[in-house]
Amino acid sequence: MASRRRIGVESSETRAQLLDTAERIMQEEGYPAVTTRRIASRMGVSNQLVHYYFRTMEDLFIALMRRGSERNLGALRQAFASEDPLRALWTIYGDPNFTRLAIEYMALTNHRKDIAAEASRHTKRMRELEAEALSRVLAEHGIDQGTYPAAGVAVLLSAIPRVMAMEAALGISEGHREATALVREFFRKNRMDMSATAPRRRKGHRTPRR
Amino acid sequence: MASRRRIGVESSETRAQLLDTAERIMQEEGYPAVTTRRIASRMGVSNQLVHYYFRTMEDLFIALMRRGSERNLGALRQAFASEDPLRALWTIYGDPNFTRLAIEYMALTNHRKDIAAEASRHTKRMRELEAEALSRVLAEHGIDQGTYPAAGVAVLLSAIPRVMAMEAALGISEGHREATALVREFFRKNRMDMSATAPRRRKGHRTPRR
DNA sequence: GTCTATACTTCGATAGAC
DNA sequence: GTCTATCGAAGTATAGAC
Repeated sequence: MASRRRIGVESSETRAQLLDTAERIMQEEGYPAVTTRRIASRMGVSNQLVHYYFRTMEDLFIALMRRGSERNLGALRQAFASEDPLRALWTIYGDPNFTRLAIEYMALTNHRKDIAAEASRHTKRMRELEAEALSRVLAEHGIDQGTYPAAGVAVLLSAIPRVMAMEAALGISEGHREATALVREFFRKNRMDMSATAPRRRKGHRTPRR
Repeated sequence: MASRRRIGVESSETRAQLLDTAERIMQEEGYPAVTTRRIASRMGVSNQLVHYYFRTMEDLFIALMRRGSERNLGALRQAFASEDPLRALWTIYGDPNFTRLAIEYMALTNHRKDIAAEASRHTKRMRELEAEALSRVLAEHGIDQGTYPAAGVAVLLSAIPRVMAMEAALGISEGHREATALVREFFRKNRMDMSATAPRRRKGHRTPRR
């Protein structure tokens, strides 16, 4: 277990490409399709090269998660720095690609303890960041955080678009417009703008018929 | 593709057991662990027997989903027949086992078209049932369904507990209590009881520390 | 750094005996 | 209905050459 000869450096460009490829496969075909052979064949290298950079597939998945986590946190920070944090949060969690990957990670997490630990850490950090930023927004609007605790609002604001994105991936959109309107109304009542969450007709994404 | 000799009848007891076993494996180890060999070994039969009842693994997964769908719909109907439909809905979607299986199906769905179609049908039926029942509840309380459309409320009431259950599986519970309180408050304001959603301390399930 | 060779495992699926 | 025998494909991983 402690053996093994050489291992590629983390700064390697090839290593980064292997992770890029793995992530794309994960997104397009699901995590079980992320195999040494498939990664390698997409990149046009030998499958054994994967093992030069990652001892085991588990190492690869962990590295992939860590990288993704950092990127997500970065996106979140950027979103919160924008002028409409509520909308930004909503948009991130409602992104189909984000959600698709999230589902894969959750499934992966369902039965791999070590990966679950990594996911747990990441989710906690996300929630902290969200709560902190929301707390600021709520304060700015003079909202009583005894009634509307930032952490609670953060849960709602991530849960709702996330599930809708999941369903949208199935071509389901029943009640989505109404749910979005309810949330918007909720914020409107409290004089918080969130207008842009309404129509939900963004380019590029499948618009389930109609 | 159209070939193959014999196939076991659907009413077979063995067939049902194969599905039971497959479902347990799916829940405990994830859908990629659902293989002919593993199912068979758990049941103490030969792996080839699986192929007697299911031509391909895909057939097995579809059969598994169909059976699960029917059961879910049954549970939903029963919940709505109870005296507190809102709470029942909340409880179903907040169930850790339900959610764990749901994640596996979503992941499965992420990259298998035929299975996605099945999942789509099922989700639509669930949403319809929910909207119908909620519409009744809202009407009973004299709630204006122009402001609170049943379909929209159904989305919220399934999304929130579902995501919290997902996070709970990771040992995350930050903001959950607060989010639940917000939802409860929302209904309280509209004179709809939902008191039992509060503490969220049910036996048997892992209570993430504290 | 990347490749070839290679060992070992597990999987889906079929054919055919009992 | 269930089993044994059997194939071929694909997976992880190691050793060692270039």
